[in-house]
Amino acid sequence: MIHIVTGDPRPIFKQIVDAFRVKIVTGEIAEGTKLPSVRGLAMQLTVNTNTVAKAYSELTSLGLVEAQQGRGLFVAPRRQLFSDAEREKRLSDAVDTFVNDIVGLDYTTDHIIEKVHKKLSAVGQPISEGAARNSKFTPGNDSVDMEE
Amino acid sequence: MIHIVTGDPRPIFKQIVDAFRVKIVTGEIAEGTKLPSVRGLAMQLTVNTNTVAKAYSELTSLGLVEAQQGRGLFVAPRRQLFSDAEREKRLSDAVDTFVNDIVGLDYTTDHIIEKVHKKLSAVGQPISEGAARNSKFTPGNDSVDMEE
DNA sequence: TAACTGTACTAGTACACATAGTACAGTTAC
DNA sequence: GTAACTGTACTATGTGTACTAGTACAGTTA
Repeated sequence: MIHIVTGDPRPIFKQIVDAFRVKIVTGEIAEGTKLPSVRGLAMQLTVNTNTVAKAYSELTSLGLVEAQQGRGLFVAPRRQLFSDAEREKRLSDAVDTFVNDIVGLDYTTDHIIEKVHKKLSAVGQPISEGAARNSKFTPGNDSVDMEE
Repeated sequence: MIHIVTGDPRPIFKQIVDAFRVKIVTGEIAEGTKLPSVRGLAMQLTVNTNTVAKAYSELTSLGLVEAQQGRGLFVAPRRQLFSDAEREKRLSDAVDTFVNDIVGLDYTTDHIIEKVHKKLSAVGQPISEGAARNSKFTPGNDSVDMEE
């Protein structure tokens, strides 16, 4: 389920971080699930052990997963990760970057908005306040082994 | 008008490229306008001459500006820069990156869409097909000298 | 002719990324 | 107890990118 793309401008460890981050925050990987071991995932992705370890280290410092000494990494209980100011800044920065990337492509605002809307729906983003938090996924058969 | 931010993750030359790119495609800098010289801009931004030269080189290869030997760089006439497939891919990639960045921030889709909409309006993005191409700006007093 | 323009080199420094190998403390299953 | 597993923490090496610094050249302008 985790894939490394060589053409991707992001470094490998970042691709791993992003892949798990999206799966965790969307609920595709449930709280308490055990992540693949650093050595196992490294072998599967044919990357270095340290590269996976670095990704796991970042996921830990993000508060998305927690290590249990000698047992492995487990998806942490969901909690507020950022302050309101931090969340607002991150959203604002992301919007700036996005608009900066697409300006000059000669698309209409309507077309752009529609694309964003469609993508947000695809990842199970709640439409409005009070919507269900855990949008249900059908994760399919992961090639990465996970245990509850 | 061009500002370099040390905290910005983008390299300096990329910040320069992006700044001019946005100004050019939004029409804030008109076709035929002369850009500041590499040495002049380098001195003003207190960066190396080669850094500005690299940015100008990229703007040239993007087709946004054209060099006139011995005279300087001038904003090129507006034309279609990418194929439809290329444009579609760039939009799609940008949307993916954007959603990837904001997923998990616990904002509603409505709130996100509104932010994007507001930002698109701010840069003069046309709302729907057939809208005026040259949205008028009031550039204010640039600290960077430009000539027609 | 002097001062400007973009462009093209070489050389060196700094940093991020990835790989490779080793080591250690804790857990699990036999 | 032991072997095999877990995350973590080192050192060392190679590679690519970013940036700085300096020099040089052809063309334009006043």
